Amino acid sequence: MSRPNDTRNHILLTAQHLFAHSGYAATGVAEICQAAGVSKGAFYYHFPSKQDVFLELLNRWLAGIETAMQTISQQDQPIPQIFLNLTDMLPSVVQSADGQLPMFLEYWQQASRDPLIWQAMIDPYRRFRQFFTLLVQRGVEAGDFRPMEAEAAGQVILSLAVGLLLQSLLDPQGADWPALARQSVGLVIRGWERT
Amino acid sequence: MSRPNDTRNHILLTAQHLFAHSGYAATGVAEICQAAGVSKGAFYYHFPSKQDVFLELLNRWLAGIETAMQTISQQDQPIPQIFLNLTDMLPSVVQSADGQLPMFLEYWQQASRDPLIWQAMIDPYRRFRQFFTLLVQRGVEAGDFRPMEAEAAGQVILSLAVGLLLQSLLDPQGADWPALARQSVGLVIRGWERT
DNA sequence: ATCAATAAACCGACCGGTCGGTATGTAAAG
DNA sequence: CTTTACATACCGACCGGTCGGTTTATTGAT
Repeated sequence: MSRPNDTRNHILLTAQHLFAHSGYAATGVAEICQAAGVSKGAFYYHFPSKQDVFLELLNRWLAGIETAMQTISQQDQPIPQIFLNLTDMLPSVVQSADGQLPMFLEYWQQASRDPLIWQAMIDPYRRFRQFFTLLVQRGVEAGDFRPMEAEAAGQVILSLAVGLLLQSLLDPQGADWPALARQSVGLVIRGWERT
Repeated sequence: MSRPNDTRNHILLTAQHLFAHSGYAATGVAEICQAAGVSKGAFYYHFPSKQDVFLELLNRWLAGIETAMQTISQQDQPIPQIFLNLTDMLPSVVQSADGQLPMFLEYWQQASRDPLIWQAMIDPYRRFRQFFTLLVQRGVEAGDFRPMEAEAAGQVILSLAVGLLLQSLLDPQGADWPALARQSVGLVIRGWERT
């Protein structure tokens, strides 16, 4: 039972909450420390900088998504069903804890400006795109989908996911987003199925 | 020729550039003033606060998109073609000037946190959704699309647009985004067309 | 078992600098 | 003389990060 590691994780989780609530720039290190019940010294003992905390949060998040997607895609089910299953886990994967969905936007924004964050995000992102493309290909080969440009189709699915996530962030109460996601993906998939 | 109005617009444009480049939080008022060749006094003469500048930028942007979409949708063409035309103008509409695409993310992020910004964004956003839904309905009634849940379909189109925008922001060089958008929308639309 | 020695973990005052915003002054226009 | 359209100087709050010092845990010799 290592207390230092507990402190580290506690800082990480607290920072995640505050970043999600107020944004990266608007959240001060002092604020994180106070909320975590830890001194500034402890913070800088465990992390070289505020950005470093953010980076670790991002890496953990991306790794979590990747493993979840891998797990689901290895189910022995028809491809269209796998797409629906992936859609169902979309909300839960993006928010590892409650209310963590805003971090999605925070990650994206930082990535589009900070080269370090960008570098951490771009490779997993490209793997996601590749992942969806491969799923579509498998679907075409299995005869579930009609022949089509798999790369564009994978792009469509990814865009759909990203777009839904972003909208649910803007207007969480405006719709039943998990249900809407399922319906949307279903509508696209049905248009692709062999008739 | 009103010089004060020129100054106002100049401040607005300069702020837009800087916000797009470095983000809202990271761009200081002093920085805007210096880049615009104007004193802080001039800035606060024309605007009550930094946030107010942002808000006006947002309103202009939304109004621009709305009129552009209205114009295109009134073309006398089959609905599927109108969707493709809308897709083609997507890149140009989102960036009123060069390099202004990052403002999209900036607007979204602020809207998801600041109630004032949110209020300015949510109504136009809902109109956009309604707009796409109506287009789909027109398409179904005209016999271009097979019967379908128009609301979900409209949601799909909007999600696709938002998702593509966000991705093009993350990896501008990673793909030919206008072409990819056209291909993606085409792929979805084709799946909905009457066969 | 005890205790000195060392390292790890942590504290909080403090630093230079930057922030959004304000107060005051002023030159030109009407 | 008043109003408009600015410019300049300045304010207190806050920022990320540092630093000298203190507490706690671990180790090794006795």
